[in-house]
Amino acid sequence: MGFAETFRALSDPTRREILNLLKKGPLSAGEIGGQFPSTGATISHHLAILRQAGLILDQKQGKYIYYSLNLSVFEEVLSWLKSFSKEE
Amino acid sequence: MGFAETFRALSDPTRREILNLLKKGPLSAGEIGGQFPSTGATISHHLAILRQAGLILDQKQGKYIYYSLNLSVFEEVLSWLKSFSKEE
DNA sequence: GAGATATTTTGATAAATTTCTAAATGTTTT
DNA sequence: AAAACATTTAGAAATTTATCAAAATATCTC
Repeated sequence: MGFAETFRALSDPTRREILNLLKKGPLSAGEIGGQFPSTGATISHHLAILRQAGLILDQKQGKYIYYSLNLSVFEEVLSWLKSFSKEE
Repeated sequence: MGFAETFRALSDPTRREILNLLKKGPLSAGEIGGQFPSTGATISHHLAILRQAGLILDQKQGKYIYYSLNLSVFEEVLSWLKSFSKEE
């Protein structure tokens, strides 16, 4: 639960695309998986990595699990990066 | 030369610490290596990854190679992240 | 409760990463 | 030009990662 985990999660293109999809709002694992050629198991694995990195949240609703962005962690990464570019 | 390479570079704690050291100004490979327990070869490898990711620049000066931050790439990553947190 | 659906977990394999030691390259100094 | 210094490159071992197929778990529907 540090920057290592978060940056590693962000380093995969499929995972970044998942985050992009979630910009529009929460989606179930199946809805996310439907957008990619990979198997459901693979997408589930990517979701687990994003969740462990703190980038997404999950909420079970009956048969489905809905995933959404966890903006607070994005803010933390943003702060870290800002300390480089300009002052602050 | 994409976000994948850059985020993967940022995922290593030693590499993030190298970037922190370079905040204060350019340093030679040896000066950087002196701050870590790893061998010079290992640090050289980390520097190569940071360079390939676009996060640092290198300038040869005689016997030494000086490394410095490449702020423009930090800005690009910052922009990508900003598209998540707030407006725009 | 049986069957269908949604998702994760397990087990396996191939590819990538980290780190080291040793060797190579290039530059300075004597 | 030889020796010393700074750094990288090559080769190898241990670890981690991405992916799939198959099995497991949980929930819904009939």
